[in-house]
Amino acid sequence: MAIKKTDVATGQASMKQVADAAGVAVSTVSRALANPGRVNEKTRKRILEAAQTLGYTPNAAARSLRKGRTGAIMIVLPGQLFHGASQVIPLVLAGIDRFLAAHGYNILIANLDRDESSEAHIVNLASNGSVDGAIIISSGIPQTSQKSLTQTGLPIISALHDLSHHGIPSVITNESEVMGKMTELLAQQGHRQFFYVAGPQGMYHERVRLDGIRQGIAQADLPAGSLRKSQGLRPYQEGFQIGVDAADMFLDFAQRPTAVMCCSDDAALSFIAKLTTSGLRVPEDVCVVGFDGSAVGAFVNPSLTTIAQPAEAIGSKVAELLTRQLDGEHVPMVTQLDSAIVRRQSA
Amino acid sequence: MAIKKTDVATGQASMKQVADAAGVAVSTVSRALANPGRVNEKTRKRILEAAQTLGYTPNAAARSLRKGRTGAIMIVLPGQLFHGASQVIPLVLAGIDRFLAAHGYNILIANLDRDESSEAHIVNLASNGSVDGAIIISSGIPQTSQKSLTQTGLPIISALHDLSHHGIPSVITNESEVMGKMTELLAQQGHRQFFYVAGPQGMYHERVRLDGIRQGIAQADLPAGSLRKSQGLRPYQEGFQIGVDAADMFLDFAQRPTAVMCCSDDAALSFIAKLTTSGLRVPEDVCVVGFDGSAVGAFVNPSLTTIAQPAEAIGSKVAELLTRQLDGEHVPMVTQLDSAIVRRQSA
DNA sequence: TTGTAAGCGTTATCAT
DNA sequence: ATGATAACGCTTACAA
Repeated sequence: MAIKKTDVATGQASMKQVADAAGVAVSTVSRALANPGRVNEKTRKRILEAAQTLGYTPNAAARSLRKGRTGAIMIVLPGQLFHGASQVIPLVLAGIDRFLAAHGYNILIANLDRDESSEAHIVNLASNGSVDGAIIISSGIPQTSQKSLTQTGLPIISALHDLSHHGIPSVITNESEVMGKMTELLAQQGHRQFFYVAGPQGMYHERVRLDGIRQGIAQADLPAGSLRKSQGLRPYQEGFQIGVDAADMFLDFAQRPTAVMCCSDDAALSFIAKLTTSGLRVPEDVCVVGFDGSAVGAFVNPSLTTIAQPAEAIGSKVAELLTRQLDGEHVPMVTQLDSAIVRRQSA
Repeated sequence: MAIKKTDVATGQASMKQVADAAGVAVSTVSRALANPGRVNEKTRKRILEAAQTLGYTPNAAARSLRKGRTGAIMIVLPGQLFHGASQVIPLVLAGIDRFLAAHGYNILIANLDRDESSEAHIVNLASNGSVDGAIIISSGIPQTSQKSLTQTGLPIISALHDLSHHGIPSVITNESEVMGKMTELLAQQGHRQFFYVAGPQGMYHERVRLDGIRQGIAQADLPAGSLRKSQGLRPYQEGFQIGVDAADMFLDFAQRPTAVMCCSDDAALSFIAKLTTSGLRVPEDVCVVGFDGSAVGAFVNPSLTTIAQPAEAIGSKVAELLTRQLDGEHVPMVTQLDSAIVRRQSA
């Protein structure tokens, strides 16, 4: 007995097979699926049935080869997804995911910093048609010796970092302003000496937040020397260690500041832990403020005063802008959302 | 002046353009790139140069249409990436990412529970050739009315949940055993009444962990009635609220247990916070144990005794098994890694 | 060693 | 309303 083609049909059914089963041409099947109106009701029904019984699913590769679009968005992450207790990146991701899922896009995760070749890999993904657009949650722009991500022509939006000077529309928060407000608030409470537990030196967030603190200090008519800061030798990922190191420095001061502001909740929590171990009381002896608004801050002792970033909103905003850009719309270069002071026990 | 084809060359250069530039046929270009040995050294050089100057990148859609593989792996997540301070899922993801990146795979994130259509979407991704394999970090298997993810024929590995009875090779931990050990340890410290702060009723982790606790209680020659538990009405994502609710229940007991074991560190932290607010001291009055091994547990007051899951190792193991399966190897149905007790101040 | 050509599964254009 | 057919960009026999 001869083996018929249909016998060999292994995995997925193709459009051709549906067409054969329904007794029509492939083009008719394609139309029936895409433009239901432009095909006879009866044949359409027949085709749909055939597709159903064959378990037909349109092949993604063929479709994107033909249409030039994939329906996938690449998310460029700065490194570890994991950030201690500070859930900013995961929350931004959640916001992105919610929006993009609702709009039929898939999410491709691309991680910077994993090794030397990862930047090349990201630029490659952008160039080879794997994705329709990119969201970048990182201060650095991936690049090879050949070209950078921005030169691929791929639509890109930045989350959390202002990359508008690179021509990338960015969704950021008013972190500088809020840091200033926080500083003024502490000054009003009588604090005169401040300590900033710094994140990695020179990074975007560090510049704008320090700016904010300095403005707040000026606003409160205090001398610039009222502010001291830790060294900023570690990346945000090592938040707990940042706090521990800074506490060591803090404890060595002859004249200790009474108000401490930290670059992250992780840093604040470990800073407090170290101070407590050394016999200092928070907030009685020292006030400590975190940054990020981690949920866990409400359940520690003392509970953590912090600055909450609208992380999930940033995510969905960024996703919204990207889809609008993909639809040919013009999007603003800078979109600013509001961070907010959350007052609890630690300050 | 007539417009030559090369003038119109818009975005990406194609293999055809490289071939033209190098004065060879496309097949030669393809070979030069794939089987460098099977082409003349001089032409190969010429082709590489042409590719270089044109900024050529092989089109992903065309390649996967032709080869039937995409190089992408789908990760099916149970819902929110965000889990309070318990970073198990992000860490598993980090492990997966590290391994897959090193092996040239891309990661496609698919989120369950986002709405009714998401399961269909996942099954669809599995059927339409978008991905070569899937890793599922969820107790539920996505399915449509038509078919389930397991019926797509796509290679799948499960992380954290034992789905071997569904024919899915699974990487899990010895959580049952460790819970038993923890219980015995507490009994040795003199505790006679236990309380389990439960996660969502009936879920895999709940069953195996409760089993472990009961075994431990039996092992310590204590009556089964020594164990009480909270109701388990909320998903793991609401860990903090789980702890708060359970604390309310706990505080109402006439005879309060002295040893409390929680389904997550989030639950433990909020449980402790609530008890502390009510004037109870941990560990003097009540011992509390968490689960997950969150980094933040070392920096809270009291620091948290917990059970650390080898989350990142689980991730890379799962990824390794999947790639081996993709390479046609046979993989074990169950792989067990060790969780470990981390003793700190709270118990 | 290189070129020709078929084909992967779609979609879109053009006839019919 | 439907069918033939030509792309989309690549890989891989097979032929030269």
